[in-house]
Amino acid sequence: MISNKCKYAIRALVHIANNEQDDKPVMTSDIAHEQQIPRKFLEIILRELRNNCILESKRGKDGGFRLLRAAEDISLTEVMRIIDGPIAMLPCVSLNYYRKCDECEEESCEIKAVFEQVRDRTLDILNGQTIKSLTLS
Amino acid sequence: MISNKCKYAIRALVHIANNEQDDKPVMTSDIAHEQQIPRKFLEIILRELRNNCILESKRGKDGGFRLLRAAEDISLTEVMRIIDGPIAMLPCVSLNYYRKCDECEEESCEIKAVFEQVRDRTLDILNGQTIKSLTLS
DNA sequence: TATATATCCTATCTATTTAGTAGTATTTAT
DNA sequence: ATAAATACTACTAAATAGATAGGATATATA
Repeated sequence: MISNKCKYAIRALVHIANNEQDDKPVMTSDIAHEQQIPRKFLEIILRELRNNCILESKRGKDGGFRLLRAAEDISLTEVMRIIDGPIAMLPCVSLNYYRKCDECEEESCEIKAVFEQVRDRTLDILNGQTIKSLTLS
Repeated sequence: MISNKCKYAIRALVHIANNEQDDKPVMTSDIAHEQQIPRKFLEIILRELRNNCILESKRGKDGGFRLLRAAEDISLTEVMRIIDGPIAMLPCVSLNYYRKCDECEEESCEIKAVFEQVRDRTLDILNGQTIKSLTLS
């Protein structure tokens, strides 16, 4: 399962993408209100996306958030990895967060090959999706 | 990510399948020792598998656990669902544990279709795997 | 330059889940 | 009887999820 936090992040990014025509940054409170996301929690999420080069922010009056890159250059997997970490179902088959499994020997692991397949088919789908492809227009 | 508990469950079942030739039930302590799984934790897991019609148990001396069904009739998905719950990445696309998402309207949900695809491709792979297909022989 | 308004940052909180452990009751083969 | 196995109940510690509170800092504009 992906976390609520990650769903919030995706919805917020899609909202920003849908409202970026008029060059002005989008405010946290607007997103929070329209997408029904707790404002203070959303602040944390948007800051995290900014720290990871998905968004840029402008402080002070008339401030807010803008996409740092084009919506078609922000993949769903990138957002999911920033917010939730690994996408793979086993640490030892994760491409971006590889960790050795605590107790199993990888050479003799019965399930590794299966979950490598699951990872590959999952990424086939998710890598093709971007914030752009998730917007209405 | 699947939980350690679920990995333990799969390894334990494969171990039992690999040791069922001599009609005797397999003891928790043997599995725990050979698979490096904490014994008391493994007890809980095996009981859960028994309660869900994957294993049968025999109490008392010379007791232990046996597969209730043939190893080729126990799918990986069935075990994963018993131990970890849903396999899908969104509650609203889960086949066996459907729940409406808290805040998003399903009709206008941007990501639902994508995660339905992920679910289908994942199940294509996992449904084909059984305890039998994971054993050595 | 004062002020309103936005993000930024640190700290804290509660509930749930994960990963166990401890101890006792019950069953069964010998 | 007794040894040896599962069954059951209760508890614990650490991590994660899902936030909330309050003040610091930056900025547009009157």
